[in-house]
Amino acid sequence: MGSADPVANDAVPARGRGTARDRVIATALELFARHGVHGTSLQMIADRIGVTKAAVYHQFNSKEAIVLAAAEVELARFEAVVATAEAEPTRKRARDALLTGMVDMAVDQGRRMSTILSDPVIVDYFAHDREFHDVTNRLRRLLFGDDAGPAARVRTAMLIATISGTVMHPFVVDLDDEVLRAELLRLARRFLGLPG
Amino acid sequence: MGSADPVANDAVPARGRGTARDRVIATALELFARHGVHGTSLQMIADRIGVTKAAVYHQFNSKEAIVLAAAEVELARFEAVVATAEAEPTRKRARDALLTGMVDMAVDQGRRMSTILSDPVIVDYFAHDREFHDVTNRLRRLLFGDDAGPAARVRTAMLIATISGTVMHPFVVDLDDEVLRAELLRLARRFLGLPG
DNA sequence: GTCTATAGTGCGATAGAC
DNA sequence: GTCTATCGCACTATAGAC
Repeated sequence: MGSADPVANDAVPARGRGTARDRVIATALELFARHGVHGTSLQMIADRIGVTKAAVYHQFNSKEAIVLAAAEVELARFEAVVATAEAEPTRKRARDALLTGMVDMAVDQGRRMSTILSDPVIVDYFAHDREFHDVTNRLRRLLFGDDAGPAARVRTAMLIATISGTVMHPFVVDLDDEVLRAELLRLARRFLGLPG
Repeated sequence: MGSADPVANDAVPARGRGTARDRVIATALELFARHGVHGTSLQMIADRIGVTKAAVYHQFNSKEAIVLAAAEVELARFEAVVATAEAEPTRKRARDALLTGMVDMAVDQGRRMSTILSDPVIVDYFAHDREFHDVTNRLRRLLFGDDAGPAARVRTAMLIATISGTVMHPFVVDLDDEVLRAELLRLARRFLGLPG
């Protein structure tokens, strides 16, 4: 992957910290979430950072390179949550850490993670990405152990879809973050047949 | 709404039946699902039907008009499932019909419904659409009765997100439709605390 | 690292013939 | 209802000065 830690830059509103490269990625993620990948032009990214298109091209040779870098950042966030959960001593605590981490990520980032994960361009990229499948498989293993059958896979996909998809539903946009977080966590637990 | 029943045309592969207008909508839905709204050009729609852009413009004055018509078709499908469930005599059977209908719609249409429901353009449109909120509220009422609190709303959004989001996850694309359908239905029931 | 300027392409949309 | 032809515009991408 990249040179520095790709997870570090969090919701920096364009002009703030980080290298020029990080600023492009952070801004791109923001705009991809709001307008989709195809709906976001290099001009929009450049304008929001406050530079010209050519300056952006100095960091990335093409729009696709930006898309890939942005997708990798999202994947790294996802991987970090899974890795944290895997470090827990017991299986019960691991599952708890996993659910909490995923819900937090979804709620804190608002529609960002979710919309990007459902963008056709990103989905196509992830569908053939080995690392994405690896991370998803590690998540599956945390939840269902060595069971790699269809049922476990559907359930894994459902959990991801539920958590990331719920926060972007129009029906829920005016709710308080804490209410959303608590309810999401409660139902994710029930979903897995856990107490709570 | 439109002149004819917007739910009638189902997965017609472009050249088949229906009026010229219906062919445009069906083709647009297909392409919107695969490439997103912004990623779909009028040229792509015209090419797939086998006509020119100008012929498409004879049916719709703008691309936005096509997007709106396509969104209305999707909403009508959704509404039809809710209406069928509402016609059931008991609440238990209504909920059963609702879940079955939603799962069938998601699995049968593949990624179509799901991707369109998560497209930024369509989401923005639905977020301010009274009819969409009405249908979602009817769904909520079927599931949770008169409880219109935050918890019921989060759960309603979660159910929609779960069913429509799962089928488009890369982790699940190679599974048999029947396996996916059965597992989806089972977990949706557990999700609502129903037996099954 | 950032700028101006521009090439080349494809877009949405319109005019007018058949 | 479909066609050809075209306009004006925004886009990705490149070249070269500072």
